[in-house]
Amino acid sequence: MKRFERTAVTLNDAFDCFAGQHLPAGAPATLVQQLRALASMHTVPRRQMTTLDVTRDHLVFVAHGPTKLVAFDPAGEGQIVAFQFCGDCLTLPREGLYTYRLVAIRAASLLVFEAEALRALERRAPMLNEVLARCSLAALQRTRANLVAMGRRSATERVASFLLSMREIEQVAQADGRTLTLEMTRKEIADCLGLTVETVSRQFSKLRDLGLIATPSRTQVRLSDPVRLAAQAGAFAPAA
Amino acid sequence: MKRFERTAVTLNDAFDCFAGQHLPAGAPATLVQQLRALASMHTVPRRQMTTLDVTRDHLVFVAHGPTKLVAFDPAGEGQIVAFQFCGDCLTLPREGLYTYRLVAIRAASLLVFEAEALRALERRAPMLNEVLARCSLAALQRTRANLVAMGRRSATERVASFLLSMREIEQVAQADGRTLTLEMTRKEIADCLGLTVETVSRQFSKLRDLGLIATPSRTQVRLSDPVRLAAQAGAFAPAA
DNA sequence: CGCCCTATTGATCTGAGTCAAATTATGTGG
DNA sequence: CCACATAATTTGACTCAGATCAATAGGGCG
Repeated sequence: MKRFERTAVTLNDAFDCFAGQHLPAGAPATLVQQLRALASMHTVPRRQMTTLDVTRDHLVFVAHGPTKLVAFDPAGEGQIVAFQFCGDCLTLPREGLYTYRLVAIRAASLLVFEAEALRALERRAPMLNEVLARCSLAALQRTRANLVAMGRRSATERVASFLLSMREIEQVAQADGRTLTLEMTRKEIADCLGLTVETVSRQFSKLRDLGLIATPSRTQVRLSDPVRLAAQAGAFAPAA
Repeated sequence: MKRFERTAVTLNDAFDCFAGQHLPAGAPATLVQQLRALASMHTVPRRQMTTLDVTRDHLVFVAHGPTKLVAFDPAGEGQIVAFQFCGDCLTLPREGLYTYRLVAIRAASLLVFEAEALRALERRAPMLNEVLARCSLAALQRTRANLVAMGRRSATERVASFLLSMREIEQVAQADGRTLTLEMTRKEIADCLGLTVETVSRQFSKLRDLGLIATPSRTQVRLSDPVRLAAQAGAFAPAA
C-alpha cells in the first residue's frame, strides 16, 4: 500500500517503482540498468493525452496518477477502453483501425518503453518474458472484464460500481475513509461509463435521495452506506 | 441435410497448420517436436463448450471452425467476449471473477496447450517468446476492438457490421460471392451482438425491406448491396 | 455584479426489450 | 408421403430506461 504522493516523479523514482512491482527480485543489476536505459519519462498534465509516435507500439507503466485508455475511431469518436492506475502496465498499440491514446485523468507520470527495443532486450534476457507476458495477460483480463461489465448494466449499476471502485483506488479519501474527491467532471464520468451527463447527474441524485451517498461539494462524494451501495452495483460489486 | 463436416482433423494436421501460421520458418525441428508433444487435440461438437481444467490457463489454437469466447459471471449469465476463427490463437484463462469457456459455433477442432508447460518450454527456447507475445497482443487487440464496437452502436449498426464481417470470414460464400450461410440461429446472433432475438429478426426484416439483403432460406443471406449495407454499419465498416 | 462553465431538474422522444401470438421450418413416426 | 409435434422465426402491441432537448440554478472569478 505504498502510495506515490509526490507530484514531481523523477525517472529514477518511477523506474524503481516499476522494478519493485514488476521485476523479479533476483534480476541481475546489469539487466535492470539496461532496462532503465530504455525507459523514458513522460509527464502528462491533467486531461491531456499522450503524444507518442503512433507508428510504434509502446509499453507504458503508470507511475503516478490515474489514466484512461481511449480508442478513437476514424470519425474521431473516443471510447474508453480501460482505466489504469498507479502501478499498472499497459500496451499502447500503434495506430490501426483505431487510434489509441492514453489520457491523464489527473496529472500523470508515465514510464514509457518502445516495444521493439524491449523485444530486442528480451531476446537477450529471457527473464523478461514472464514479466511482459504477465503484463499483457493482465491487460487482456482487465479489458475482457470491462467488456463484460459494459455489456448489459443499468445506469445505476454503472454509477454505483464506479463509485465503489473509485474508493478502492483513491487513497485520497478523507480521514473518515468514506469521503472521496473525484477529480473528474460529470462529463468525464459519463464518458467513462458510456452514459450522458444528465443520466449520471440523475443517478447521483437518486443515490443521494436513497441516503447512500452525500455530495458535500461538487467534487466530493461521501459513501454513507457502502453496503447498500454495493447492492445497487449488482453482480459487479468490487471484490474489495 | 447436414452440411458435410470436414471431419477428422488429426493432431498432426492441426499442428502443422499451427506451425505454418505461427512458428517462424527457422524453428529447429527439435523445438517443433517438443511443442507437438505438449499439444492436445480437442474436437468440440457444434454448440458445445470446451471442458478444460478450469484451474489452469490454456493457450488454444483454433484449427478449424469458428468459435466464440464466452464469459460466465457468478450468476451464470454468459456474455460473448470475442470470436475466433480458423487460424486464431487465444488465451483461455483459468477461473477467476468470470469463468471463460470456448463455445464452438460449428464443429471445431482445437489445439490446446497447457499454459504452464508452455511457459516452461519457453524458458528453454526463447524463440517462442515472440510467437506467444504476438498471440496475446492480437487477442488484446481483438478484445479492445470488440469493446469499442460494443460501446454505443445501434442495433442496425451491429447487425450490418456482423453480416459484413461474416462475409470476410466465411469462405462458405456461394459462387456469386455474396451469399453466405450462417450456421447460427438468430438466438446465437443475438447473443453475439448483445441484442434479443426479436430485435435481430426485426433488423433482418428492415434490411430486407431496404433491399440490402435477401434471405432465400433461414440460414442463407445474400448481401445484395454491400455498399449501402456498409453505410448502415456506420463508422465500423470492416476494412477490406 | 455580470459572465461563463458546470450541474441539476424537467419534459419529451425513442430504440430496444418484453410479452404474446401467428407463421414457418424441421423433424418423427406411422 | 402425410399428419402431427416441436422448435425457430417473424410480427405486433406495449413498456421503459436512458437519450435528447430545454430551462434553471450554482459557483468561481474577472
